Amino acid sequence: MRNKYSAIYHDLADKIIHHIYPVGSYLPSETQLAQLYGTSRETIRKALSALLTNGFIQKIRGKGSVVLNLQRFNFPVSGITSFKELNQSQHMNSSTKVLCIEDQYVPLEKFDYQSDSDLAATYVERLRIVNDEPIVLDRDYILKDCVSKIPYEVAADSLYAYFEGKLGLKISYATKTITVEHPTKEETQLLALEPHQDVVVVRSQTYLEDTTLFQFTESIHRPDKFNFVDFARRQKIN
Amino acid sequence: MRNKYSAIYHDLADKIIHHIYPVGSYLPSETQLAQLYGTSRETIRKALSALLTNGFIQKIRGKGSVVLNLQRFNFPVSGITSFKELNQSQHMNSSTKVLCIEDQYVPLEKFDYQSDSDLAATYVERLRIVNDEPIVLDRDYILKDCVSKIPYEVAADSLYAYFEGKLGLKISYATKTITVEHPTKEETQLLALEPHQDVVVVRSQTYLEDTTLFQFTESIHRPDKFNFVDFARRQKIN
DNA sequence: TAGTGGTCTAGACCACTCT
DNA sequence: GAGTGGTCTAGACCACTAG
Repeated sequence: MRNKYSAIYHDLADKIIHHIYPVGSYLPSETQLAQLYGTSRETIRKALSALLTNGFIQKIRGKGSVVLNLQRFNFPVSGITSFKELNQSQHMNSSTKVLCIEDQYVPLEKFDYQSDSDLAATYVERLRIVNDEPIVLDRDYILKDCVSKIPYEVAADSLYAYFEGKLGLKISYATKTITVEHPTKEETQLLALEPHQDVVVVRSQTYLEDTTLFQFTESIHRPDKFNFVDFARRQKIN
Repeated sequence: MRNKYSAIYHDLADKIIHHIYPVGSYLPSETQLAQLYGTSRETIRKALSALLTNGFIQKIRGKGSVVLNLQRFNFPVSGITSFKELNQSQHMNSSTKVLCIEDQYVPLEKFDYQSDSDLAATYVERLRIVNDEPIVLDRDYILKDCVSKIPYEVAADSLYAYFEGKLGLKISYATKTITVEHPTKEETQLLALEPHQDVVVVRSQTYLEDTTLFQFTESIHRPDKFNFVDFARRQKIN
């Protein structure tokens, strides 16, 4: 909350969530907001820009900023979010079972990644359980160059909270692919799949703020439980 | 190209694509770029901000802007893009077969959409064929309120080009969900699926710049050909 | 015509990185 | 200490929407 514009962003987002600015209504104009918050118009515009990309509002030239009806998108599913964060924001009755922590090299061919040398990593395999049903099998490869050792308790809780909170790593961006594949026998058993049922595989590479490659992740989802929600803007930069 | 910052964005993006600014190198500093382009620093920052969100660069405080290695992401798969645009940017050997154009009401329950009244629409069903294989079955419901009639030739070419180019509609944002489902018999046949093979279903609702709901779309993908690629930034607004 | 958002400017101070 | 990006300001002009 140290920046003015992020403070304003949160204030406006709160007021939208609590319907102080109802869906379909217009926010005060940018000049009015600038007066309200005692700041310049460009700073207001930064806050509004963040609200725009997060789907809270739509700006209409000559008219104003309309509040959108997107309660469903209060949680950022399409971005980078950890299971723990998702769990908390959705109040799911879920748990995590750590199946394995050990040193392994990253299976580069799986991730279609070109590298001259092997990448040493800590391999963490975890099963996500929601309402007593196994839903997702997560396989993380955290590169030794960035994190040398991972305590068991951390894997059972949240890797991201540990990396960002304790280690001060700044996770910045990721590439992600979603495909449908035939499961291995192990996956079939762990996820309690029916025979010949396929799985949804989400593979991602995560990078730090300084562009260091940091982590490979493979998430195996039960197809009947998989649901990816996205909010996208059509940005044609003319 | 009328804005300064979008002109600068395109110039820089071109130079990155053609390796005039090679991967891993630093762009000139913001003040240098401001001098180079004869503009103010804030304008440069807008251009760099667009490069950032599109995955061209990573900004590092105190150091500069690094060029990223994301050739794969030159096309915006995670945003809103039409099949025609994708086809052109990827030079695929593909075609479209129009199966049906007729008036229908939107099947609201399919899209989990609440509405008091029925929504009249033009229903367009099209099969996308790549290398002689059926890959995707697209079902579009274009609301009559926005577009009253759709010529056959348009459906065979590109709906988006028609809406934006001819009709001047401004497509702005969309919500999207991805799930895995059992296909109907019709879908099994059209997509030449094996028995018991599931399909990937992408359902979206598209909105115009003035927040008018405009279109519902259902895309049925062959699971073995489905590949969703995404670039995401972790944005924690503190 | 008045009000709105979109763009742009020329400054300023700060926190950070590197040498 | 010099250079970098991050934030912020107080103006300005424009294109668009409305009554």
